[in-house]
Amino acid sequence: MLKKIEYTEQQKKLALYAKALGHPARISILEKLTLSSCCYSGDIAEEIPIARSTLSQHLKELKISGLIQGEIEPPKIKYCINHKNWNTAKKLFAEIFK
Amino acid sequence: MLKKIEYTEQQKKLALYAKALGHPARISILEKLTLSSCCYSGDIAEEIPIARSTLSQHLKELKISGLIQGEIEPPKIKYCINHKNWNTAKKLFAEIFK
DNA sequence: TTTATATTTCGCAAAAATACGAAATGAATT
DNA sequence: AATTCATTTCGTATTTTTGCGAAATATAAA
Repeated sequence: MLKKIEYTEQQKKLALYAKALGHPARISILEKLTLSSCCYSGDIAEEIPIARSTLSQHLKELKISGLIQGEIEPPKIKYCINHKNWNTAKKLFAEIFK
Repeated sequence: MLKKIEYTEQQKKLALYAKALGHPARISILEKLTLSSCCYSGDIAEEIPIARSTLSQHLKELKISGLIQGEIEPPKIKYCINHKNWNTAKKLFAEIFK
């Protein structure tokens, strides 16, 4: 059997970022964060038609993907774009659409 | 209960395209199609570490998303980028990463 | 110390995605 | 008419995603 070529790290990384963008709630969150630099979970909850616990899950996924980061600011949590990874993602998308 | 704002069509569309890009096999397929304009399923199969039936499913998903299109050229099927939708996707990604 | 606030985790259910091999399809060749 | 070829569809299994409400957590305020 012929050995198939594995996916490259770049392909895997781009797929990961794309997956993170693959839900309208998460697009909505990211748009809000890019426009207002930082937000609290509650501010986002008011604009998105899902339960707070579900929103929390989406935020967690975005955090795991690396696209956002959260800072505790009791009793709230401030979420921001992780600019380092955001730029990496930006470059990867720009490349495939070049 | 406060009526929550629904997702916009743009958000839904971007999420859809992102979801289509959300798997390394599909990234791999799209890269190949953008570089060589058109390909047969068999050509792609040789480069990707998945079964042909699984590849077929990924091609179907990409077709449903609108990013690619297939033309029958017996006994093969020629797949190409759907440039109209590809450009729409490009713009939507460029916008969110702006 | 009790209460209020903001958010997350838990437990669960339903739906969707991923993957495979076997069988089916449809056209061209022998 | 039977065979070959490229590809898809089917049947099935496993895993992941999405969603909710209830309960838990952690801090600040009364």
